Amino acid sequence: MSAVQGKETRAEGVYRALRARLLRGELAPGARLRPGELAAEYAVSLSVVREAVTRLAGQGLVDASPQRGFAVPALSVAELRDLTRARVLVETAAFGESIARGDVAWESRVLAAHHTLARTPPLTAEGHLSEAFEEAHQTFHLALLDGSGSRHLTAAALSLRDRADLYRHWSMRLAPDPSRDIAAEHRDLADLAVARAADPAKALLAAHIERTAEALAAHVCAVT
Amino acid sequence: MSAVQGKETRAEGVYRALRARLLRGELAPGARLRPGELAAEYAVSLSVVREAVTRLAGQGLVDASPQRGFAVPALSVAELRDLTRARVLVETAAFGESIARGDVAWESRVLAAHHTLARTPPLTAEGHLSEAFEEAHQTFHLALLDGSGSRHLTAAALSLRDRADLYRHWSMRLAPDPSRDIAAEHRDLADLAVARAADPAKALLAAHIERTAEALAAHVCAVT
DNA sequence: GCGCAAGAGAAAATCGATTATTTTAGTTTT
DNA sequence: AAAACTAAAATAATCGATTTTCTCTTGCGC
Repeated sequence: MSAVQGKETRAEGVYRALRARLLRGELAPGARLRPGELAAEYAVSLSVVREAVTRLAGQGLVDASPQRGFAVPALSVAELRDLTRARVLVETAAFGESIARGDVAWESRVLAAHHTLARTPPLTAEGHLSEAFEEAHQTFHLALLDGSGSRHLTAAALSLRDRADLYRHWSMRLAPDPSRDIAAEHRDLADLAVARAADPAKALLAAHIERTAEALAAHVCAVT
Repeated sequence: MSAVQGKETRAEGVYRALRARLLRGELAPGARLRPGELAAEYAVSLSVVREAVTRLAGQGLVDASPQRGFAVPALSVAELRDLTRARVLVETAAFGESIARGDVAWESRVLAAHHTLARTPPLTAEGHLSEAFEEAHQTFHLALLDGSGSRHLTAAALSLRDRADLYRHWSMRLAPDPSRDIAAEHRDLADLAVARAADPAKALLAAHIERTAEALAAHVCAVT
């Protein structure tokens, strides 16, 4: 898109920064987001923090309760299951639409995104999640969904995906499942998409989503 | 639910008031929402208005562009089609889940909501849309979807539905289609839901959504 | 006459301070 | 010792004013 907007508003900046931290799992679930602290941290006034946080709350990435402030959403197995169910339905629908209606440019985006993903190592030398991999992964999954030509459908899917990201990072941090060949799953997703094999593609995407959720749920249950 | 929160924050009040006006079609599409005006109108400060409007923007009910303020979203046939497609997919998915997993309480809610809807006249004596009918209609459609047990799925469907409401009011105001028996469609939806006839139910819901959209699209094309 | 630039005015964004509410800590009472 | 009340501190919500950015107008040069 055109980056015509040379300047970014401060509220916008804080919004994006906070959002990134949230999705990256840097903020502990349940932790309070004190406007005072954040204002000091980002060197802005309360108003801009409040605007940023309100926006995040509107998208469900932050919990807000009147007179009681804001907090990072607490994670729960029940919500994870709920969310997973919603994601499977909405993402497979979007994926199906993309397969049915996506054009050649969409196929190209899928292949390009997959290539980048496949060539990006998931872990850094120190064993942490790689920033680059995160982005490539995000981009790949977005590519799978955005061929439908419906902005609203894509947005709905992405919104759920963002919320799920609050979990996914903890999942990968806590329960890296060695028995899963995630790279193969991604490869197959790309292949089936380009082959326009709607039903197998949707089934695989559903399984892909559910597996990650199950891994985390199992882990949390074991810990708790 | 418990109305423990005796007091509502001002931002909350303005948010709800604005949202209601938006969904009721009181504000012309494309009209700017000037914080100054609104602040005067609701007798609150800019900050409060800004927070309310930002929240609406986060939900897609208001357009926001940096340094340029907020506006009621402009309607377009292209967006209507896009939105309709997304709604058909997400709402039928939610409806299907409700039919598959809804309990007896859900069936009861559907029947109760339908009864209320059927007994509420759509138009007032003066021929305007009845406030009560609007609410009953909203409640009925919500009832159809909320048996899935997935808060997120319901929320996704409702979010799209809200956005579509920006159109629906104009549709009914401009193009009341006398050839449609909407009451019958609602009755059949309720019947099929309770009968757990998933496929016919989903098909009917899809048609129900599409018909309204087509009526408006046709009308707009004719006018433009 | 047309296009462009400077400036006045309007509107958005931001700030710092004030007010209201909740939470916490301490104290008293049973 | 536990419960309940009270006062103090912390935090959320709101305000009014200031600063920044955009927009529209007016005047100037081509």
